[in-house]
Parts: sequence; structure tokens; C-alpha cells
Amino acid sequence: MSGPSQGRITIKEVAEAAGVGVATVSRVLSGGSASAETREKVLAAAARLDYRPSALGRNLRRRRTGGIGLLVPDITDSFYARLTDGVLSCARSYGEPVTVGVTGDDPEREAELIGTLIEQSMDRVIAVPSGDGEMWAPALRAGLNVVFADRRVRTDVPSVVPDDRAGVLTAVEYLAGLGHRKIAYIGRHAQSQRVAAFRAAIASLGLPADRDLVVHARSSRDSAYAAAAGLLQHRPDVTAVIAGGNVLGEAAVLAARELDVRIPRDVSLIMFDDVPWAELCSPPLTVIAQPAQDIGYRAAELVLRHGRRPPAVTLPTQLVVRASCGPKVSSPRR
Amino acid sequence: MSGPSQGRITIKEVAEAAGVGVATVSRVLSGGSASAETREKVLAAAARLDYRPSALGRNLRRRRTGGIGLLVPDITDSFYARLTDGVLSCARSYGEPVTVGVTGDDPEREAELIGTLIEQSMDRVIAVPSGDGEMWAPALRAGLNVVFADRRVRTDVPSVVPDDRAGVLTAVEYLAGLGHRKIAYIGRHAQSQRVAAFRAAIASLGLPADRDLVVHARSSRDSAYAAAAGLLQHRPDVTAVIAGGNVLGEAAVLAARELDVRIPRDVSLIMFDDVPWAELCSPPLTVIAQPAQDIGYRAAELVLRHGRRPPAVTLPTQLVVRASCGPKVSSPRR
DNA sequence: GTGAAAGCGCTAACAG
DNA sequence: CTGTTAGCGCTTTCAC
Repeated sequence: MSGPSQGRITIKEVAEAAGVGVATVSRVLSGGSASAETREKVLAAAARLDYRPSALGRNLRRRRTGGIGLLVPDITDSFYARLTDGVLSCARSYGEPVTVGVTGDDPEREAELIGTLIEQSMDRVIAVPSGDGEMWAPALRAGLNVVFADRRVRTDVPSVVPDDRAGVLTAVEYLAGLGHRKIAYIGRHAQSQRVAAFRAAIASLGLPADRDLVVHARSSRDSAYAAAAGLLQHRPDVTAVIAGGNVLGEAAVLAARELDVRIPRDVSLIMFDDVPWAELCSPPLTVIAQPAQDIGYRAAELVLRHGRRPPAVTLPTQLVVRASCGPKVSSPRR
Repeated sequence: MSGPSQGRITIKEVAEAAGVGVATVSRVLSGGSASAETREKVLAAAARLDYRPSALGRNLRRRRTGGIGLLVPDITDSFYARLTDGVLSCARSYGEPVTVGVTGDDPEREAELIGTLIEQSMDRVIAVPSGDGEMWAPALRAGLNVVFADRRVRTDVPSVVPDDRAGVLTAVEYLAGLGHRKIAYIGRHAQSQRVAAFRAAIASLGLPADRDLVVHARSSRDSAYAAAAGLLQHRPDVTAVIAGGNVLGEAAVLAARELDVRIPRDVSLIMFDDVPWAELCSPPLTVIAQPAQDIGYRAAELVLRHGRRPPAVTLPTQLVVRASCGPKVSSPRR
């Protein structure tokens, strides 16, 4: 016929084909009011032409891009992959596309990604913040709808986090119950709440609290390994360690093997985050399971439902006992 | 001051502030020609106002969304997470946002996601195709720029894949060298090339080729476990198995333990895809390492550089020997 | 070299 | 209930 055979088909062409105005087509397609007859005609025309409304036009008009932005430190880390899966799963049920960015836990890179997001006029974002979240201030002021996941670093941003306090306390209590007193914590630098929770737990049980008992690592496998190896080498007196994440746990197992430190005979190990391989590991790892997927899902719900936004939702963790912890032996290692 | 203090600042306001026309601002900002003096003024104004060009306006005008769409079966699977990381890494250097979707290896869900992508006018996509890729035909016809990753299911789509033939052959030869003859393969249903490669390798070495020696699983942990357990139970004569992916490998180890089948004494195991925990596993797993990250990176390069698009790039795999394979013992298991 | 003007496809007023 | 119209912010002819 006459319409441009080239390019994608637009609302105008549907309107012509249906013999109505473009506004009517728009209305019908977005569930507005229209007579049954008109609705019929429009729907038929749209179907016949295989019309797909362009998100471009709509977004420009509405001055915002639909969809949600997601910023995680490392998509390769099982925890964040599962968190991402939760976000995607929720977003899918709303038909919202998700744009993913990797920050590498680097505030600078994070700021850059935020820039990209606002350039896209993406007004809803879920992020695992890298630092203290100060670079979010401008975006927040600009009305960006953001929800933090996994880490709560600003009280003015709704956050979905695991119950670190309870998780850490459970781990420490379990270890203390086994007779351990010198308990160390290896964590990511960013995870300050968890460290605080650890110190609190240690204190509440009257255990020794050297500063050296918490060691920090950046979120790379190498850094994790270095931290674990350093701890194991320099502190033969610690008999139990808590690894603040699956990458840290993996590093701890590797370092222990390399240094010929036996788990759990020489040192007991509890890892934050349950992963499929924890059971396959030798020995199977006792872990504090975290609901990574749920965290993502809930965060997505929060960011999608603009309505009531509670300041923070905390999801429970769970101790899964396997075989990487044992009673403290009386003689120090080596 | 007259400009609307509300909302984001537009090119028009920059033009006013710089005392030039909007076209000039646009030209300067996209590197077009302009006098040094004008350029100066525009840049100054833009900086002063902290102007960020809206991707919305640009995209509508250009009738295409920048950025790239990425469709993977399961972001939770380490292999696809690493592939995704590769894509993100490459895209970042181009400043292109990446929209990720999870297909669950379900062609229907995949088609749905393709729909979402074209609705967004996203014209570049990387996908790990679920089925035979037939649902891509319309999108392809519509001029969508797509490249396949990990699986080559259509010859009319550029693809970046691991060298399955060589990888499988290496694994089979290694196992055969250890004396194994009844070698089984557990793979995803979709991975037809790998199965073909397996049969070819078996044939070329003159090994038995029962149909039951290749068993399929859907890409879920449960399905993988069922497949592995079934194989181990019903075929006590097989002495070696090749798992077509890390999820399958994990399932095989679990199933073997459950059924009290010892690795490598009772059966040898080679897993496709090297993952951090392969070394931590008991026993450490011998694997065919795949360059997941590279696959993603190269695919992104391909889709970003519209130019010369080779029909397929094949990336090498590598046998990493650890401790999950042993010589065949003369007596059959049990 | 620069500005004015015409839209990209869509939705939201506003009339009819 | 429905059509006409005015842009959303940007790029791109096309004159000057």
C-alpha cells in the first residue's frame, strides 16, 4: 500500500489503518477509555500490523526511561550474581528491563556509572554502594529513586540488607561454644557494619579483641588470598576465623592448604554466604547462609513500588553447620 | 535568572547561556566543527551548568537506543556470570550501557525478552541462544545486530564460541589414555554441537557408542542432579564421565557421593568449565577450562564494531589436570 | 561557521 | 468518546 515499508511501524500508521486518531490508539493501548467498537478496530489494526509501541517516544514524552539500573561490585561473585538474579526476576514480572553495571567496589567507577544512568534518564536504581555513599548525594537531590542492597550506608536511602548483626553473633557464639577465644574476621573493606557487629559480638562474649583480629581485603581474589594468608601466618594463636564472603572463604581454604594449616583441626572456619560448592569443599564448609536472591528481589520491589518505602528491610541469615569447625585444641598451632 | 529551575537542564539552556544556537551546542559537544572561540563559550557554559545531554532525545532522533542487550540462560551459573562480566567490561570501555535478561534456556521466555529489546529499539544484542534460534528470524529481518555467544545455532549470525570439538576430543583422549572405554557425557539439552563432538571423538577412537552414553539435562540444578544420579545408577559399566558444564559437574560430584561412587576410584570425572571451587573440591576436579570472560568480551567487540563481522570466532579451551581422573580398574564397579 | 526549523514516536491537554 | 495539537530533547539538513 502506501505506508513506508521501510523502518518500524508507528502509532500513526496504526491510526490510519484503524481509521482513528493517534490519541485514540494511544489510549486504547494503554488501557484508557474507548468504545468497544473503536477498541476492537484499533486492536485489530495493531495486531495486523504487528505494532510494537516504541519505548523511545514514550520515554522522551514522559521524560524518564523505564527500567531499572543495577550496580554491583562484581557480577562474578556468586553472591552478587544471585542478588542480580533476584532483581531480574522481579523486574521481569513488571516487564521492566534492567541495566547492569559493575563497580569493582570502586567509588570512582561507581560515580561514572551513576553518570551513565542519569544520562539515560534512568530514574530507578538499585545499588550495592562502594564507599560511604557520598557520591549519591547529587543523584538523590536530582530525584533519583534509589535503593541500596546488601549494605546500608546512608539512612536517607531505603536499603535491603542481610541481618549482619545476628549472623555475625551466631557465628561468634557457635565458635565460642566450641571453646575458641581468639577468633578473627576477614572482611571486605567496605563492609563496615559487619566489622562493627563482629567487634560487638566479641565484646559481648568477653573474648579478646586485638585490633589485628579483623583484617581487611579489597574485593579481588588476590587481595582476599593475601589477607587470609597473612592472618594465618602472623597469628598462630587464632584458632577460628570468620570469612566475610564466599570469595574470602575460598581464599581462606586455599591459604590454609598452602600453609599446611588443617581445617578444622588447626583452625575452624565459618564462611559468610552459602554457595553450592561449600558442600563440595574439603572439608565441607560451615556457613552463614544469606538470602542473596531475596535481597535483590525485595530491593526491586521497593524501587518499583514508589509508594511506602520503609527505611530498611533486614533479611534473616542462617547458620548451616557442616564440617569446617571443631573444638579448640589446647595447644596452640605450630 | 529565567530558566526553569525545575527538572534537568537541556541543550536549549546551554545555548542561551552560551549565547549561541542549539545546533551549535550540539555540534561542539559531538565534536563537530566550530570556531575556537565558540567552542570555548559552549564548553564553558556546559560545564558551568553541569549539562548532561539526554540520551532520550538523542535516541529518539536517531531512532535507536544505544547500548547493548545481553541474554543469558542463567546469571547464577559461573560460566555465564563470567561471560557477562566480559561483555560489561568491553561495553564499559565504549561507555555503552548493557541491559541483561535471563532466558532460563526457555525459547519462549527468550522470544519475550527479544520483544522487550526491540521495544526499547535496542539494535545490538548478544545472546546465548536457547533453542535452534529460529525465534531470531524476525528480529534479524528487522535489522537487529545480533551476535551469538557460547553456542552457534545459526550460520547467519556471527558467533563467539569455545572450541568444543577440540575440548571434547582432548577430554575423551585423556580418559581413553587412562584406559577408559565406557565414557559417558552429561550435557545440557541445548548444547547439540558438544554432543556431536563427543560422538565424533568416541567414534574416532573406536570406543563403544551406546545411545545411553549421552544423557541430557535441562539447565537447572535439580535436573542436572537427576541426570547424573540416573547415569551413575543405571550404568555401572561406565567408568568415566564428562560433565558438560560446572553445574553438571557439581551435580555429578554430589550424586556420586550420595550413591557412594568414589571419584576417581570408581569413576573418573572431567568437568567442562574451570571454576574457582574445582580446586577446592574433594577430589580437586580435572577440567576443560573455557575462556568465558573472553567469549563475552569478543562478542561485545563484534556487536559494537559494526564493520567486518567474521562468521564465527572460536576460542581455545584447555585441559587442566587435577585429581578426579584415574586409570580404569579392571573389575566393573559394584 | 552558525542559526532556524523540522521532526523522531509518543502522550497529555484541550476541544469538540 | 474521540481527534487535533503541542511539545519532550536532541540532531540534522538547509539557508545564511
